[in-house]
Amino acid sequence: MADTGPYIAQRPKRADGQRNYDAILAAARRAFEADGSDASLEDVAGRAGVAIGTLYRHFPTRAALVEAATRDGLSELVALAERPADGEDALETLTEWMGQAVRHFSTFRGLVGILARSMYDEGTPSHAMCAAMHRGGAELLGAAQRAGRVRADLTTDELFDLLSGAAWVRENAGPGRDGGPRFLALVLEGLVLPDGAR
Amino acid sequence: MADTGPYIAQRPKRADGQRNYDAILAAARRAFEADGSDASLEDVAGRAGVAIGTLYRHFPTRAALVEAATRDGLSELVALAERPADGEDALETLTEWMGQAVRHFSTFRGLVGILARSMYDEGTPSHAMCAAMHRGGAELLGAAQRAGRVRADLTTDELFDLLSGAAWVRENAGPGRDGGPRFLALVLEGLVLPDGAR
DNA sequence: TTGACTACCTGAGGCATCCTCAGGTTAACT
DNA sequence: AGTTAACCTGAGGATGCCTCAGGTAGTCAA
Repeated sequence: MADTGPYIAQRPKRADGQRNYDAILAAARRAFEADGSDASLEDVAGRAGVAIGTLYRHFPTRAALVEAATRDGLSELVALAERPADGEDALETLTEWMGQAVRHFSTFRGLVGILARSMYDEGTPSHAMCAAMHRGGAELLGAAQRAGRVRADLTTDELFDLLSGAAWVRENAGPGRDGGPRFLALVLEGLVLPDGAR
Repeated sequence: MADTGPYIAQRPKRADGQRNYDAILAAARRAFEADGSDASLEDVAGRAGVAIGTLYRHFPTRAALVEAATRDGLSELVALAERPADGEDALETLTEWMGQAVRHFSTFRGLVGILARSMYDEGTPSHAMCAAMHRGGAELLGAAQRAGRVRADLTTDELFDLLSGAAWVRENAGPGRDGGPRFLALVLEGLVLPDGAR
């Protein structure tokens, strides 16, 4: 799937530009994975076989590069929230989605922080995606609440706080440990209501 | 209370040295509070009225400076865990301590990350303090578990994961929001057992 | 009080990274 | 083939990290 740029595919312009765009993005993904969101952009440019100015031409900001590097994964997460599942399996759908969210939020070190900031700061490259995730999460949470399987007083903002916390723990888990899933399981046991309540 | 240096008061040496040490520490606290743990050390030195080399003389590493800047607060937290409270109010003691821990962990932006890394990485300036906190937390958790008020399968490591997550959320809460306390409350409701179980 | 001794301080400087911009290059279209 | 402008390059100013050679001054003993 050729990624053509932010929001609207309006940059099928010069072939060399597209090629460099793709190369930079691939290099950035590798660098972020290895060194976190504060990886050296000059290093990224070097690995992409491109001068530093070219990188800044395509991605005027580090945040823009992060946004582009995570767009596919996060939009996948948004799509996953779109299949509405009221009724019987609303809780299962929600919990499965939460697991996916935590995984995506901790794609590389530093991402959760960027997303958390983008969530409430419009004018950030990732804000649109965050807003979409917020809507999707609200949908799933509402369904599970209507089904009587999740405590009714839980806000969507609070849900994302929990997801962010879990993702951060996963990012920063000590060597050998993997705090994410267990964290989420513990949290969930405090949110879920017994099945009989319905 | 004059802070005389790491671990053992073995540096009541020259008066100017002590004076600069204190000035740097005060400036660092202010800078960390304002800009997070990655504040400019050259700026800190400037605000302390000292050359950059002097800062590095007293604190060879940014981590050492962070350790010194947080030592008082964290040792207070450790002391708070030392008063053993078995029996009736074990749960209350634990929850109160957890609230204090979250507050101290989020003294400034970036601290939780440093502490989380120090927890399992000996050779870090903050490791000793982290180990002490780990022991204290284990004590309080054990008491609450023996009193039958907290689920028995919760590890001390997991407790600290939850505390770290809450602290991170508090650090990164959106403007106006204060996710920490609510986060902790939600988590606790998943950990606590009904009183009747005793 | 004076004379070491040495802990202490200074700040230039090498290195990394960020980000900009003036000028050269070339893909694409006529 | 000629024209246009999108694209690329890389030098360079700014900031921050950290080190080190050389100068300064607190302290103590005589």
